[in-house]
Amino acid sequence: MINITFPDGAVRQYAPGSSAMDIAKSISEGLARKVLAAEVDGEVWDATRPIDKDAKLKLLTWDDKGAKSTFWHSSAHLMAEALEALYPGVKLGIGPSIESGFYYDIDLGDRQIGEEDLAQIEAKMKELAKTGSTYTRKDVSKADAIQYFTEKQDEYKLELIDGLADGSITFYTQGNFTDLCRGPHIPNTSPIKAIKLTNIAGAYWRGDEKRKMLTRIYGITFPNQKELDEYLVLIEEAKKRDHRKLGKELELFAFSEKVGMGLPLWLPKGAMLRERLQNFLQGAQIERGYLPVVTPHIGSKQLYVTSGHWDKYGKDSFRPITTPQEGEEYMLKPMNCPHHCEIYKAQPRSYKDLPLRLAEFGTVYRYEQHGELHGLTRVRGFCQDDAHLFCRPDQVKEEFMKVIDLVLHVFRSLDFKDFTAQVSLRDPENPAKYIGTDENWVIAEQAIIESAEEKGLPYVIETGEAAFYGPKLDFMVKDALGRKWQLGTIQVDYNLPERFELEYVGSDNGRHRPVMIHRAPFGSLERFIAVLIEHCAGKFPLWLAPTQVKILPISDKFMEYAEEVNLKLRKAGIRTEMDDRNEKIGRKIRDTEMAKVPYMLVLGEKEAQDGTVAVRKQGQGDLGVQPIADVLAMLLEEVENKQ
RNA sequence: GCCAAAGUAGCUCAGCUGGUAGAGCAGCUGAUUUGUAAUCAGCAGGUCGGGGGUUCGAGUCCCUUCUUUGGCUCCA
Repeated sequence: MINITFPDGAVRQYAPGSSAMDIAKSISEGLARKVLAAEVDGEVWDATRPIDKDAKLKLLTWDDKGAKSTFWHSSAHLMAEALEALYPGVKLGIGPSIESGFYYDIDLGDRQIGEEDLAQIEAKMKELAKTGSTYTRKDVSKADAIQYFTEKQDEYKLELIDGLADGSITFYTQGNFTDLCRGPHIPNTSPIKAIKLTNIAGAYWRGDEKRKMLTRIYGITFPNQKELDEYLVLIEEAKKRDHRKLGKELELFAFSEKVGMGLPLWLPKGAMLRERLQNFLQGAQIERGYLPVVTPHIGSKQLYVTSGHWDKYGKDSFRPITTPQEGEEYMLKPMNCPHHCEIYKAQPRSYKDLPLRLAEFGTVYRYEQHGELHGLTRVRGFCQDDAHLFCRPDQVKEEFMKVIDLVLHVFRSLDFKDFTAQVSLRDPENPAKYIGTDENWVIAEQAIIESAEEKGLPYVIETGEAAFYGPKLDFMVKDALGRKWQLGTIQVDYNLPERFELEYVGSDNGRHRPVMIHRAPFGSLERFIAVLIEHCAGKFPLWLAPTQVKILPISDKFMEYAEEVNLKLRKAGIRTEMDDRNEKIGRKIRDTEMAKVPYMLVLGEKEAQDGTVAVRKQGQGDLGVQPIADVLAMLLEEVENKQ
């Protein structure tokens, strides 16, 4: 007998070779019907796979993450079966589950399919799912695996098998479909009841742009139609938060074909919002000993040859501009660091001057690939809330930790709770990608990991994601549709000080090289605001709202009083607008609600007589009549507390 | 850059197999003077993304180009 330990600590004995499904059945038939997979000693297994030795077991049902990914992975196989049935000869790449759903990469040869074909594939999937075919696992030798896919003429699978060790290869079969697959899978196809193929896209084989582009079909499935419907509603709701839609509706920013793609135009409301964020961070930075600097939008090409950026990114930059007479070459600045290095060099520096923290809201221009542009999150001209900290090697860690504190202060102030920290290290396999000495890389990577640890940041390590000049710590946030974007970033750089020959005089009267830390808590104002808009669905906190209060006179008889209230608020620094249209109050309220203005003050005969205002809060309705002074105090307090 | 799709009034969208471009909202004008999510009427508004072609005739069919969207690749 083997001992099976359940999550609650209970231990029960079963015959060796019992599967999780057998065990579930021994507990209750109802439970067994819901089991999709099992976690055996921390690893997700097929519920039907025999367990031979003592193990910890957790039965996974739809609500478990591991069950969902198994369910979706099995759905990918089901889709592949449908595709083979509909398009004989189709070749298959890979078909994993993803955060929400699954995809399969396929090569259709000369055939082309489009969105209109998805319904047919869905129908086929449903038909196949109903048969309730079991997913069966089979160990295969490498030779047999190669033979199977050679006969099937699927070069993609053969390439995958090529990278696998003999003895570790498994096939899974359901119905007429067999796939090279590590598993696990759900017991059979029947729980897959609701199916939606969401989109179709191209994807390079193995993510390599030099290789063939396959057709990727994305989909999502659920055990019942209701959950699918709910999911689709959720997606629709998320689309309403899209910053591109809200940016237009709330008159924050615009794009123009004539100005050029990826070059945002900030409308007055957006510009003021941006300015407030900038002032907020500026204030926090001044408190923390940062010094403002200003540098031009262009710099001579030589500056970037010195920095190494020309070599690395020259080909992928906007081309240099030249002076008409002398032919001198200048670049639109793609980053601010080289300019800041020259500011450092403008004066002799002592160890007593360090750390020197030079900050600039600097606009930079980068050539981003056409297809990569995306609203405000990926643009060609953007403003970095940049600063470069020049410090002694022994100050790196402390400065790094202070920056983490600043980033967290910014995130907290804007109620960003859902972020992940990502530590990007170099790829040890590919040292040629990076510049700088091995020793410095080790020191810098160590400093970052230690800082993250000591600050208690939950972080993930991404090997090979470092910048070419140094490792970094990025703060990643998701947009409304779940796409991940990098906002705040902190990067250690031992390289630029070297290239620019930056020095300071130490207490020993000798010359030493400072270390540089690049950092931007927002990342860029454009991207930050994009995420902020989606985060709050356009309902900005009072201190950021473009219009904080809208004054709504019931009719133009009360215009005089409305003007008086308006003036009072404005004098106190509240951003107001007045709706003096000849409209009914219901209409004015509706329009103001939809414009997401935080507060409305309704003014009529009663209010004019008593010197009061009827307060209405966006999304919350009528708050009742109050004296102006009270309302003003309430508003000012809310602004002060950044709520 | 690559794969796929879309582009009709300021916005949201209709326009069947080719036969002179349409609605709602927004805008303007007028009436209405209004009490917590849309008052009524009238007017104006478009080289149907740009260019080329097929046709007696193109928003509709074909080619090309630009932009946008969803992905892929890239991201100092």
